[in-house]
Amino acid sequence: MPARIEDVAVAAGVSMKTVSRVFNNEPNVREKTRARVEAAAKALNYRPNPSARSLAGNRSYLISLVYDDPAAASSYIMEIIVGMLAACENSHYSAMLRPLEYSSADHIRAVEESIAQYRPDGLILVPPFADDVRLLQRLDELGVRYATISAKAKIGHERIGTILDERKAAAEMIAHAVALGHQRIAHIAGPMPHGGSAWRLAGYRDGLRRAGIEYDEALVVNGGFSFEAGIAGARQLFALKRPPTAIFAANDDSACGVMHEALDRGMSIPRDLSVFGFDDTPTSRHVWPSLTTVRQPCRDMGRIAAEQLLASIRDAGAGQLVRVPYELQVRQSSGPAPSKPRSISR
Amino acid sequence: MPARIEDVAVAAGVSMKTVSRVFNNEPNVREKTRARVEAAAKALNYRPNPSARSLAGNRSYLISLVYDDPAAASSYIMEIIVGMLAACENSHYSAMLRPLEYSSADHIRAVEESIAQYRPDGLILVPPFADDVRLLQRLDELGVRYATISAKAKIGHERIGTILDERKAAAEMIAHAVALGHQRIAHIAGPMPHGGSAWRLAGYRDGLRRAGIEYDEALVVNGGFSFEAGIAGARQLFALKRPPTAIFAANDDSACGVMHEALDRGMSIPRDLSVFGFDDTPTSRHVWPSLTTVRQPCRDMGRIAAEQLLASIRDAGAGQLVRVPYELQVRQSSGPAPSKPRSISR
DNA sequence: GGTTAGCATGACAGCGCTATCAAAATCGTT
DNA sequence: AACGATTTTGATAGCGCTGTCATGCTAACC
Repeated sequence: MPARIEDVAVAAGVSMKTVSRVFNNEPNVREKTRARVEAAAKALNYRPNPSARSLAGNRSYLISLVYDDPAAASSYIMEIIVGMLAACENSHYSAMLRPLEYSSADHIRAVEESIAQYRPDGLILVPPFADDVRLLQRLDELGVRYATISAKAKIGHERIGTILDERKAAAEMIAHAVALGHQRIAHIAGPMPHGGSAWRLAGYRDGLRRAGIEYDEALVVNGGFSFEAGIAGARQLFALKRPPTAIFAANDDSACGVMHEALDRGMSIPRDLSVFGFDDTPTSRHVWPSLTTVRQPCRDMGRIAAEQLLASIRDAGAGQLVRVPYELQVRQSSGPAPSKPRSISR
Repeated sequence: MPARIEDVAVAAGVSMKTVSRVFNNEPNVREKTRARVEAAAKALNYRPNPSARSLAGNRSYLISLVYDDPAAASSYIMEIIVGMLAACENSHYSAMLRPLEYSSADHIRAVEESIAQYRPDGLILVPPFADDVRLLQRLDELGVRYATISAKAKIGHERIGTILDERKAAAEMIAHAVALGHQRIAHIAGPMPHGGSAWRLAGYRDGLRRAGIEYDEALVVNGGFSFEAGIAGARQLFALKRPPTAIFAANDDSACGVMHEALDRGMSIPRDLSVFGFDDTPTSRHVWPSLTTVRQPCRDMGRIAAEQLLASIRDAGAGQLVRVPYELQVRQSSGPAPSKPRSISR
């Protein structure tokens, strides 16, 4: 049977409350007393019982990560989780994963349900949940603290979480393509409930505008964030009378789809086609040719979002929106535009 | 303030204990009473408080997944997590992730520490933790329940968890290569603390033996489970006087490294070289050419391991070792052996 | 020395639930 | 109808901690 707070109190010759103070880093404990308590706790190998702590303190010491279920196994989420776990580790908090179906009609109810059941002290929301204004309003009503990652939507108050200038990053990517001589640059857009998709599309248009290239509707296809969406988008673009020499896909998975389709058709990358992604997943380095993409520091984003959330739980008013840096990763999939247009076989 | 068990008891005109019985599916509650309690609970939107439940019941309703930290973001782990979450969902249990450093000298202590702190009702161990006999012994001593996934090591009692015949799968993969005409088949082995590495190597040798091909030490290189290990292994093999026409890598990540290196050298896959992996990660489908590999049903493995663990928590004596099926996924990276040996450029 | 403020500590109730055991209700049997 | 066996229900005491509030102690000031 593990030691209880009372055992430590007796061993240290103080009251339970004093032990509690020491373990919660409360002020007004004499240094000598603190040392005595810590020694006693160590000798007894004491660890506070989380359930008792939660029950008495009326907090769960738990934060939930809410994300879309179909993305449950994506490396984006995985990295965020790793960062979040790191932040929790340092604060004696636990992380709980809540993959929920965003596409379900009552996803707001599902979030509420999850809160009612597990009573987390706060939530971390990633797109598309982070962009759902109705959900955020409901959370505000319920007085539930939350941090968002890469949320686009405006809300009535200061946000907490992380943000990355995806629009600027996308524009920079296009500038890179233009610098390589590309003029016909296509975009495979992401799903629109994700704020990121709109940003990346906007950045794509910014990039074209700055380069003086006219926006051509035919070069923008609706895709999605999946490998299959990339394949479908590529097929659509390759079927054009004047196909693009470069394709900027909304994320790495769909960019991989584009590459796969191009290579299957016997095209050479980047000789015949340059491909650009977004996210910098591990896969983007593992594919051949390795993918030119925008690095998002997902692990840091998870960690920072959790840190800010925990700060705001500790002290309402604390916690901010932290801007994280992106980084262009130029790899093998981008190269000079082909000098003469090339007809695509089959 | 959420409703408490007493509120429900009053509303239903029964005692708290009866409400408790209903919510814990205990027997000996009249059907009519049960219905009345359920109606009252629903009307009050009652959800039992997990902390109170844990404290009073002396269980945490928590299971931990223990895995190696550097693998924290691998799709293997991610899929296992998804399966584990699904099993927990159905049992009112929570899942906790414990990425720990296996390479650290006191990793056993780290596991103990984690148990002392969070008091999970059980653990799920994946390799290399699942293969660490000293760790398992310690857990047995402590009376901690655990399930293992793909563990090789023998222990003194019946195991609980999942197992997959990796040896047979590897042998089958080699048989596939041989059927394609390959005679010089290399293997890039995984890290040896992972039982799986030894199995896959053994299966490789089985496969050769059955095909009447002599085992050639030069064709087996020590690698690891990483992309980089695959690249290093490929370089080593390509430097041989008589390089292999097929490479079986210990997992998909290293197989991707092999392909990357081969393609970088201008080789054509599968014309010049066939490549085989193991795991069937999403990446294996996304690379080009897509990778021939062995599918492990990771999601099911996570789910089943959790289910068996929960069964054994509920009822010591329950819970078994479940054999899960593998499946050869023949894709684009494997093809007929080149008719004449081809010298490797560069 | 006496007074006061502020720091340090402790006594105790209670968080919301389950376990224990006793009591009541019901059933089957004679 | 009476009895015992069995099922169903309830009263109550904690589980191990923190919050509240009271009290003891120290130091600083006049």
